[in-house]
Amino acid sequence: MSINVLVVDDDKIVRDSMKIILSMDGDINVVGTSSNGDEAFEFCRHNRVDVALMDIRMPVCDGVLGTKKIKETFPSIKIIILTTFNDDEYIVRALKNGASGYLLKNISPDKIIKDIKAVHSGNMLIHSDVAKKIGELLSLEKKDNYSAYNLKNNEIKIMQLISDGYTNKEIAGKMFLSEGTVKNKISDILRKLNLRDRTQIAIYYLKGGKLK
Amino acid sequence: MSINVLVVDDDKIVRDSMKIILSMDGDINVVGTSSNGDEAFEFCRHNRVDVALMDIRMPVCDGVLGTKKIKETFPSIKIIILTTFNDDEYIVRALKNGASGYLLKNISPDKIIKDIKAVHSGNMLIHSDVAKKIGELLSLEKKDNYSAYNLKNNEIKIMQLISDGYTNKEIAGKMFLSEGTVKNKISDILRKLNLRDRTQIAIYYLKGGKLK
DNA sequence: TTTAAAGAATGACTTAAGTCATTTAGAGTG
DNA sequence: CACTCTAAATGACTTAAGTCATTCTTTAAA
Repeated sequence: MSINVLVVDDDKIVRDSMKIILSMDGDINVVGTSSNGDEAFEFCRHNRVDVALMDIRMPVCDGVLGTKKIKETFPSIKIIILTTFNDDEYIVRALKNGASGYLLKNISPDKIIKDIKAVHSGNMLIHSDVAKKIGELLSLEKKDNYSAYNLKNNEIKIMQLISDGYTNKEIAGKMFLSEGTVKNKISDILRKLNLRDRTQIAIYYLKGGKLK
Repeated sequence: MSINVLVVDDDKIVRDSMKIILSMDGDINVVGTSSNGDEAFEFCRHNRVDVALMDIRMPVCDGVLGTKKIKETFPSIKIIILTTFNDDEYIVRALKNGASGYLLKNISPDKIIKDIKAVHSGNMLIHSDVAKKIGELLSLEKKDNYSAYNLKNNEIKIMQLISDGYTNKEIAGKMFLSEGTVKNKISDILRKLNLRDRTQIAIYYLKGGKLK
């Protein structure tokens, strides 16, 4: 029971070399190659594919969209996104669409083979560089970010409470301060972060301390 | 160059059986066992550990906290969270703390061994069931949720703009409405969602339409 | 035609938010 | 002791937010 692999990349050299590399392993059977997401989807409709190795930047139909199409119709096909880029946007979108792996191209042949097998056995596999990004995307390192704006613990506490939806009076009650002091502190926060009002503070905070 | 593995679980039976299972593989060397996160941290300070298999629910110091402690002092040690539970809260917290893998306990011995090797080689590995959760956490079908409250497209659009930090006047300009109308519509939204003010709307929206 | 129903607008009103100058009190430093 | 820094508070003020009753359409239904 070998693993049927489809290679999807707009670059013919990559397609061919990938095919050669993967064919070195007895368990892997490269059943075809496609040059964009649409072709890959068509191929899947007419052939049995277990794992698709998918480039992300391709003309006509990119890897994200290709993943979506294939996954919608053939949820059992595992998709590994394979790219030279390390782009936040792509990671999230591809994972949302059901990609099972996210590997960088500069990886050794035997590692790719191992990874294909891991994904085929049902796991989700993410390259360590990419994994770091995901950690960040799951909102991380808030404190470092805040300290860059010289925010005090007190002020961060107020940001949290604003982001929980409390009024100034409620915040004052919880922190044993007067309402006026809370207002003043909010003014300080707004100045430091260059924001306009409490709603923007909540947005800023909930998005993990990243502006814009 | 075998992989030095530490098994962390409060249940002695799990510890022992895991040790036996892992020792069947020539590349894996179980160097020790601990019964909670603190013990594991202490063990890491005195022994060379490559990979720690960590249960999540343990007395004294649970797996999430254990991961944090170990990762802070020994970032090169890979940690695999191993649990019978499939809990959103834990997943995110453990990943934030730097866990490299998240596996469910009902997994075959040879698969655990494979996974340990995959993690040791630098990848992040997530069990497919857990991966689904992450996908949900990253995306979240907002629209279904909103329709439950009879929100109109217009009102959802206003929610979006509030959550981008705009004032009523700016929203009015973007939607070609008067400021008064925007105010009225916000009152409608607040009534439907049982919220108090625009900040709570933004919080509600940014958290994916989940109240509480 | 009458009658609703829904979208947008207006004006008057109340209140929470945010700004700012100023004051007070404690803690540390020279 | 005088000096400085900081945290907290106050009061007066401006403005954005939110509520509500009412009006004016337009569209659709009876």
